[in-house]
Amino acid sequence: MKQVTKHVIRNDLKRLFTYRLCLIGFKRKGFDRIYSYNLGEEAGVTAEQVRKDFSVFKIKGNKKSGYKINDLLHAINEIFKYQHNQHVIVVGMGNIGKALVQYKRFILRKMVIVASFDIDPSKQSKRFGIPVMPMEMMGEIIKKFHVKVAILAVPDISAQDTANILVDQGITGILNFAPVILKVPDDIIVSNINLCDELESVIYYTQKVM
Amino acid sequence: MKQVTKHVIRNDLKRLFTYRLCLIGFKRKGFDRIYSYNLGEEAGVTAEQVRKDFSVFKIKGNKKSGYKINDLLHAINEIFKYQHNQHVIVVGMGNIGKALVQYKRFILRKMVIVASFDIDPSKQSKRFGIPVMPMEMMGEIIKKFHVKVAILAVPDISAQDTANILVDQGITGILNFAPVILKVPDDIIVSNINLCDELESVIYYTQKVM
DNA sequence: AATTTATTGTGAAACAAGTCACAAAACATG
DNA sequence: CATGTTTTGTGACTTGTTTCACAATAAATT
Repeated sequence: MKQVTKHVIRNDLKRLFTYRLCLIGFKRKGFDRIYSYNLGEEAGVTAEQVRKDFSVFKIKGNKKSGYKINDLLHAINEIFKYQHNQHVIVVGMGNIGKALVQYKRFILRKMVIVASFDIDPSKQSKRFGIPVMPMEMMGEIIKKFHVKVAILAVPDISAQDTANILVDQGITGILNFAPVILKVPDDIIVSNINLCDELESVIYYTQKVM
Repeated sequence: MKQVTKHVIRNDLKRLFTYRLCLIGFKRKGFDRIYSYNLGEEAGVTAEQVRKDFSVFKIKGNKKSGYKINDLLHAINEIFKYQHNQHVIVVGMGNIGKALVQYKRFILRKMVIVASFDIDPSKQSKRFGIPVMPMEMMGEIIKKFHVKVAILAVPDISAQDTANILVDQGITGILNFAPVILKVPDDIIVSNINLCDELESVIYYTQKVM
């Protein structure tokens, strides 16, 4: 039943996020329209890649005068719109968990952390804008706020057990910060962020390539 | 001169990290030897993929009796060994920066954060095991500790400026948490972690695929 | 209104990554 | 020690992704 779900975020989707970032930058600088090669240069990909990506997502430009930035932003936001005001919980209030519940940017992107959880009662007394609750209350909160996605920031040793609980309580997507390959049912989305791996990769490349 | 450096971590290298994680798990469970299909299953890839990856990195097993876990771990660590006890700095002591300087796992992986920096003098008075210094002292510290890699956790508005300073001071690798596509010279490694994108991706997939 | 120019949109070609299939090797067994 | 079994290592094949090349077309120019 339990299986490794290797969830690799599609590259074109990732690039879509990058395009959005660049477009916001262009808009801030006062631009109104943009060509595929401008955006490509800014995003670090070829102009053809930009056009292909837009083509995949059915985003149309205007031959000769390129794309309207507002249209692009609107189209990209449309792709993600149904997920606005999604409720998210954070499990594990260590260093990473605490930083995430205080991270302002989620709100700007309409993602709302409604509660956090920790086994340590001393942490439960504290608040960081949102309440820190005992693990036992998770089911209740998940049901009450229709939470589908959880951020998992517990120690690696308890990551799998906690993931099992999350799945049992109805969570279908996990953003996992624990350095563990979680075993979850096939239909559960898991995305891993391993900070050590990321840092070590950068160090690797600074010493190797070039 | 300044160019977008799109640094995409090679997939096989990323898998190598995953294998290491799994191998440590197997070892903990008392295993001594392992077959490509065990490791593949655990890591969420095919057995052939495992063997191909090892073949690329010149890691040899034993026909019929598979791989010795210790040999594998040793071989993988060997690939990254020259970067042990690398000194790293953190720039920007907001939520993310604070979490990272307190993140224990870096030490376990022999990556040492030697100092952090912030423009805000009120933060400079504090300490989190390591000193929080004014930006002006960056050059001195980078030289003193031969720092090559920096974690950039400043607000997006000052990310590019800060990156420019880092590069000027001799940094060659940046782990960037600011939601900005940094423009740096070709030979500088940049790896981006965009927490909003990651969370939004998970939400996207929980609602779309399946 | 015809001509030139610049840019998109997309099939075809090239390239990269992953899977398959099987020979070679190591160990087990009779 | 020959035979059978299992697993690695890798060349061939397949699948997926990116780049190329160019027709279609919108705007600018004459």
